[in-house]
Amino acid sequence: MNTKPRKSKRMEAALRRMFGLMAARYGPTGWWPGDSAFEIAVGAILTQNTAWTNVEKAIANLDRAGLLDPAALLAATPEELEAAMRPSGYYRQKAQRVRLFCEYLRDRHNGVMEGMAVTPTETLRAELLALNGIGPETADDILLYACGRPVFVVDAYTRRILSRHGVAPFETPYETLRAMFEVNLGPDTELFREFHGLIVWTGKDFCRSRPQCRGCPLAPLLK
DNA sequence: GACCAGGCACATC
DNA sequence: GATGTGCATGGT
Repeated sequence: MNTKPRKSKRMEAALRRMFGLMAARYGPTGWWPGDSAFEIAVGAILTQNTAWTNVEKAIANLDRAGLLDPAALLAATPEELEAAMRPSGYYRQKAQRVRLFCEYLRDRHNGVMEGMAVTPTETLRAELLALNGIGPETADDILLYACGRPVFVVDAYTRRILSRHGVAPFETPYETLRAMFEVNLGPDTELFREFHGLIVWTGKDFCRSRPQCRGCPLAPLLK
């Protein structure tokens, strides 16, 4: 990865200032919600290109059906999975993707999320990325929030916020942005979790595709 | 009723 | 390598 950014005092200061401004507005977000590592991993797949409110409905359906467990989920029929996941959209794809993830857990990590603990982060990341339906953002959601690894999650809100405030162009490659945060701020799992949570919250309030910059906690960055 | 949402894989050029 | 398209529900 020769595009890996160097550590820079200037960039570190810019990122920490962003964090401070958002934290002062929102306080601790406690992101990601979920009662178990498995629930977080499932949520990471269900939220692909989908509003979180729709994901919540699907997760509630899975919970009611007793399917927030890898073995139980593998025992369910595709129709049961699709019915439960329907509110989150793309439900046929997502039912298949969640099932593939469970098969991977079963075959590679003893069928439980805790089984991943003995595998190095870079190995885990490569394994997740090799699964059909798990791309960089989903893999990093799982690594950071379900596995506690110090990996920074880059999403659409991250790109919008960075580009609108002149920190990095929107089209900067995923790995370059991820390394930019990790090199300058990390490794620090708790900071990465909270930083991404704050980006999501700020993004939802002020940085959707139609910008509503009035009142944005990051407005001072533009001065 | 149009537009949008925290992606990803695949086809085509 | 860049660009386009399908996937699908629910909120604004």
